[in-house]
Amino acid sequence: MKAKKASINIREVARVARVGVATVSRVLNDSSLISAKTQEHVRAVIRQLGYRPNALARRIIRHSEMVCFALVNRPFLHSFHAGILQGAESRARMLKRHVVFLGINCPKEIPPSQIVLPPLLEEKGWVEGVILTGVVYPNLISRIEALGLQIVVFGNNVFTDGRRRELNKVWYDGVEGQIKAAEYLINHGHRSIAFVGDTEYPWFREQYEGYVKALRAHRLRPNAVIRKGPESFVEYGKWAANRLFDGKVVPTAILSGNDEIALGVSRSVRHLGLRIPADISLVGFDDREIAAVMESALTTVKVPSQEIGRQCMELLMEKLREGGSHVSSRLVPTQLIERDSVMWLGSERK
Amino acid sequence: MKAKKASINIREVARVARVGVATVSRVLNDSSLISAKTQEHVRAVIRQLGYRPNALARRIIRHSEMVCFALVNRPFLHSFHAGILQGAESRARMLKRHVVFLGINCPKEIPPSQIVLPPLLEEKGWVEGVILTGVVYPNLISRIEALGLQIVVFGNNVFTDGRRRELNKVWYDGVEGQIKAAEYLINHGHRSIAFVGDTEYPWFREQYEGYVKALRAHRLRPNAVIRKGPESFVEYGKWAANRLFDGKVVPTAILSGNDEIALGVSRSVRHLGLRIPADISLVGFDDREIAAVMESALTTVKVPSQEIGRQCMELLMEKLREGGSHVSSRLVPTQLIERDSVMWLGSERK
DNA sequence: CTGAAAGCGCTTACAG
DNA sequence: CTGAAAGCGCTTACAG
Repeated sequence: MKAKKASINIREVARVARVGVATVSRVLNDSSLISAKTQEHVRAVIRQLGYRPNALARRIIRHSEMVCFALVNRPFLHSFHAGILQGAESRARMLKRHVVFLGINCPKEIPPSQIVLPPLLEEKGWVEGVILTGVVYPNLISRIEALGLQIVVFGNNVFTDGRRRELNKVWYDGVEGQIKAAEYLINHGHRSIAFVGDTEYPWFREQYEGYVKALRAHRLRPNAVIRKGPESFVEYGKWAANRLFDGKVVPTAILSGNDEIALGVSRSVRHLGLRIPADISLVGFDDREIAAVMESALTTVKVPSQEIGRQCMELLMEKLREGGSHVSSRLVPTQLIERDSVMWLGSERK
Repeated sequence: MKAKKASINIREVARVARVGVATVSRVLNDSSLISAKTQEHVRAVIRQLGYRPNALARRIIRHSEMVCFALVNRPFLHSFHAGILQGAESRARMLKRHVVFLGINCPKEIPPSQIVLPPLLEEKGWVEGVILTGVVYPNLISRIEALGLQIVVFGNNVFTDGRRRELNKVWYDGVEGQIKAAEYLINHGHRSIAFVGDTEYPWFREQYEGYVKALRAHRLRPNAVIRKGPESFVEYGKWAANRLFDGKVVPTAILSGNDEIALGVSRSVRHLGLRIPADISLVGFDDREIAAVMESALTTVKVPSQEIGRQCMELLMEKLREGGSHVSSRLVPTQLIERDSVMWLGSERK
């Protein structure tokens, strides 16, 4: 009487149910070519035996049903990327897929062939495709592509090296987002509008471009701090605001590359004895958690992180289905969230 | 000349290398019983063919090497749990494991047998064990246990129903953490210390317990707002602070159940024209991102989320190894982070 | 040290 | 609608 606890497999179920293993398999896979009666009977036996099919054995033959969500070159999973991850996972669940979370470090300079990938990607069969977020350089993309994996990137996180690669991407339009914010300020009567954000980062570069466009269109003079500054965004904001107030032209409103920078700006502003929005208006970007709870709740341009995650997963599934002959991209709209940090200065409204 | 692109498998490698498949397999698994020469030769062929072993086929026979990280009953992956996830993933990588991220919804009332789990858990072979975080009720734990999966919970996230279950858990001591914070205030000369946090939540209940203990030990009078209030933590903090200032005894310092509540408190405080820490001292809990960037940088009790994640993964691996005969728990220490929100009131120092 | 063969637990033509 | 058999791509005693 050995404790032959050994796992109950499909053969065992077939034996007890007095059917072939093929029949059991068909029940498992909801095959149409099976009689209701047998189906019911087999199901009963499965329940009785507490049989659980082995996921991996099945996946050798079918798809793995797994997708890798990679956070690249980022020491922390901050709320923005956490939102993307969660969006991806929720959509994956609807599509009967699973999400493996992976942190990858891969410096910019390493040539693709020398990149050592985690076994999850190196081995075949684990995942069907990869979603790339974080700080992604072309070398990593090349390396993963060589593995024959489908890739979808969060487009705004890709640092291109000039020649833009053709990629499946989900992205938001930072140019348009910042135009929207600038127009909003202009419509509120502001004429002296500054922008703050280190344009080394591609997302701030885009925003800066939108900012300049909007101001030029209204014949206003750009006045921006876009140089390299302190590492931390909050510190960058403080630093940049101080530079702005040291300058000749003091703005009535400041556009910030993200909400954390805006927080830093607000610190400096208050430190100078000024109030938001009474003395100076402030607009953020991203709509992170911090925006809604700032002292004067921050008006900001929302980038819907969960929606980006959902779209990434959908696009990846689409590419997997069609074999990925051509690339496509999906644009996720940004949205201006009006809160309390912008002052109405009268003047014309369009 | 068909595009027989079909995947190159181990048999193909063996054929080209003129060895048996067993030999190739041994090379793949770094077996010791193989000559250096054959090994090298086989490796060359593998490279030449671009062969990638199929992860799933291998895992039928060995372990799956996957672990599920579940966020239970939580609509958002906030930074705290994101920290746990990331800690778990980083340790998993060291231990050559992979982390599948899963969102689970499972209301408190459903009896275990009626809980419908995602296929990832329902099927056998996917994951070796599960890490449970979020808002976890006993019904879910029973259900997953019945599947024969090893479980490690983030202990502070488990809502017990009185009779405490025996669980593998990683936890921090909220009682001790809040004692530490209270003692700190007392050592700074504070005598009228309030606590704020809805004790419906187990973590706030523990903290409240510690708070009361510390004050009693010094013959001080507790003065707490622990009732149900607004849903949002920030709003709860505002609301609670207002109640405190409406009361007979106005405290000189306030302990908050978490940093967001502390933020709310600081809002109300300022709104009343008081300053932190000049007029009132404030201490938070958790040390979330917001703490460091608050107007007067928040002194708080740090709960190291990444470390919790790492410990969860380690404990799970340990249980998997030993077969999990008995349960164990790991305590992660909290740490008081001194910043600028507490005023020194003179008086005795121990 | 190496190879032929059995086996892991499943799915899927194929033939009824 | 159903079953026996071949096959998915690997690992691992077993026998040299």
